[in-house]
Amino acid sequence: MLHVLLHMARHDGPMTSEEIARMLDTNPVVVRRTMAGLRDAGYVRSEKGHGGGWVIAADLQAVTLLDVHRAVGGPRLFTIGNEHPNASCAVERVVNEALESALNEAEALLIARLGRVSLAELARRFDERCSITSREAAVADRPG
Amino acid sequence: MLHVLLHMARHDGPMTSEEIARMLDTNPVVVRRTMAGLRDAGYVRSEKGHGGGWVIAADLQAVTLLDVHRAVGGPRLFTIGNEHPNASCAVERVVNEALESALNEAEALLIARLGRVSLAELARRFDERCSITSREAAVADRPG
DNA sequence: GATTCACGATACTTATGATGTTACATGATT
DNA sequence: AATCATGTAACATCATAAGTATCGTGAATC
Repeated sequence: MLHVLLHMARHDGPMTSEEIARMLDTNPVVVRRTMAGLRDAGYVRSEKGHGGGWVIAADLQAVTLLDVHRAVGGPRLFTIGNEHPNASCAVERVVNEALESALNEAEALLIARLGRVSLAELARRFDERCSITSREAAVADRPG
Repeated sequence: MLHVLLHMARHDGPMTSEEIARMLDTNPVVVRRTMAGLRDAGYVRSEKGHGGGWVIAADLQAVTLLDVHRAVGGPRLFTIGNEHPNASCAVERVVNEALESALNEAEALLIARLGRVSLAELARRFDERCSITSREAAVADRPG
């Protein structure tokens, strides 16, 4: 989805679900399902009818990777976690506490990291890379 | 499984898959499947026949939560990750790099944390808690 | 204003993986 | 020999995600 958002930011005019689906090698309905979260969060807008489709609706500077992750409906970050949050077994409680502590710490770090990089930042990195690539291409093309 | 290992450490003699299954509210075959990883890693041993079952086969001090996690076959820690590791799309590559960087950092932290606490440490915490609990119980029982 | 286009939403199907189940073989103890 | 317990394979079930089909609604075009 991040992929899509950045493309949309560069795209002139709306992108249809079908275009996006082709891009992601999936189908339009799945795209709409996933984008619904972004729409509800106000990050994109969708227009019906001729010339309709999806457009960015927020300042790229203000939207972070964390925001996108949450909007897209992925509150869960880890594959492991307490299966029995308040177990009756004292042994299990000790285990749970140990795991929780480690997981919480890692989660906090990850959230901090994701919350620190905005879509605008990614777009900037992309531009930077492109300019470098094209400069290298120019050098390579230069007759020697 | 951590749960099981700690119980085993306290248990006198082998525990059968059936006992363990009851404990985890599952069935014996699933237990054997999962324990197989721990057996291959040398953390537990299994004996057949009468009086057989599972016993701890390693120094609790030497086995960490990370070891257990790996032995049990869970190399994957995060729910998110690069679906297209080397994408042809430059936009996607930028996105992937940003995510990878954040994920790697969080993973390193989590691994470090899990690798730092041994089963012996958990057992110690459990004992500590028990002694506190029983002391409180004794206080509560005291005739006033 | 009829047609076409695009999303919105629902229901249904398919695919995948984890888990549960059955069955049988093997080795160890009694 | 009988019993107990694991090892393994094959199969069934369940849950979730992904894909599909269909219809409704609003917007632009002719």
